[in-house]
Amino acid sequence: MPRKKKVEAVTLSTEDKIKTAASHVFTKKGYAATRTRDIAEEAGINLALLNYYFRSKEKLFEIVMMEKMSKFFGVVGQVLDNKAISVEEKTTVIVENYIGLLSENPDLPIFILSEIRMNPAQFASRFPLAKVLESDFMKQIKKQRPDLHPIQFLMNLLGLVVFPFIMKPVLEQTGLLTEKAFLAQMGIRKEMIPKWIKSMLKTS
Amino acid sequence: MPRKKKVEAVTLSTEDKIKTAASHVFTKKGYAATRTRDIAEEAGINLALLNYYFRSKEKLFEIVMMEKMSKFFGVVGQVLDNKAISVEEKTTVIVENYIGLLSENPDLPIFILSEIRMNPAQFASRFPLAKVLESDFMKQIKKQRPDLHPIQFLMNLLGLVVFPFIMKPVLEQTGLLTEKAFLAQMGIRKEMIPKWIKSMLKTS
DNA sequence: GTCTATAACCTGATAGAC
DNA sequence: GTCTATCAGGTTATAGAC
Repeated sequence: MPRKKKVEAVTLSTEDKIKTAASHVFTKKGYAATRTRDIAEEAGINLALLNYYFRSKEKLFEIVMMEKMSKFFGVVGQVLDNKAISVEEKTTVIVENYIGLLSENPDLPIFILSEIRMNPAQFASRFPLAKVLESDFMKQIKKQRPDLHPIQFLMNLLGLVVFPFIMKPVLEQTGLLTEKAFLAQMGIRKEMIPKWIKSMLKTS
Repeated sequence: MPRKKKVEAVTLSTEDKIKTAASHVFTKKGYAATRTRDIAEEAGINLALLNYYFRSKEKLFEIVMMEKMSKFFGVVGQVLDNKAISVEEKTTVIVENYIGLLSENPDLPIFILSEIRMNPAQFASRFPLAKVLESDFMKQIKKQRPDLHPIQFLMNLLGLVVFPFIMKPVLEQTGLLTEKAFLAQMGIRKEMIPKWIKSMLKTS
């Protein structure tokens, strides 16, 4: 089987240059505030080429969006239903995977979050939340804490992991934390959150 | 002193009609995606009147934004530096005030967070985060847990309180929780979060 | 495939009548 | 104060040369 493309750091195909630029600009400004001219400029190509490759701003956005969503949700899929491991172990893996992913893609949450309000219906249909709620992970939690709706703990977990990345721009702009310091704190959270979740599961 | 205006629920002044409509539309769509025509239509007035009263889209947005920010940050100001009460008591008040406020203004977090990325610098200058970090509340936490950066607990608190409201549209769209059920869960969180925070402060 | 030029459309803001 | 009509500028998308 011959490789279709060589991965070359230096010479990116025009299509990929556009996609990369689109990812940057859409993430930074959101769909509405982004002008196709911005993307073309950042990609170092002409505006017409964008439409040549992707037909329209909307189609290009769709593609970028899909990739971001896959990244965001792909990182936990296998873990949730692994019946061999305990709640604690699942939590540890989920937290590590998420903080790892978000540390390398810090603007992922803000991007996804912003697009929720643009089109909550469309977003909901792609967000496999029902699957999460039916997962072994949630069943284990429900067994451990039948007195509380399991969604409470899902909110806790996601809030503890994701919210810091939403605050990140504020923390850095106010000069309270440099990017490096922020990432260091996230490293600490990797260890602390599973412990915190465990203690919350025991709190009544 | 005579009252400048009577508060009449039925007959809202044109200016207030526009401001109310602007608040709705800006909150739902964000600044960039909002068209002044949308606001005018929702206010039931003409597009020209919007400029007559507020000069421009941007000035109108500024006003709406300021009011939202005051709401969002005003609710905790007095509590943070009240040296007479314990961490636990402060936490309880903050959680109650915030969940109360957000239950009545559920889209406040998404609105504010979405505008952070539009203009992080401007936002940071209005966000009194440094004051929060220097508050008695944070000092108490630092005393209790000198091994961890106090911002970790600020992230925890805000994440636990605010994040559910960010997830709200998804939860409702996927049919997992009705608006009523969501608010009921938030009522439960009012009681649980202070307990959870307390247990987290003890976890090492 | 890539460019320049331009069409077609949309949006914020204003002029001027009432 | 409120309206209709319109302007001025900017944005997406395409036509057509190379």
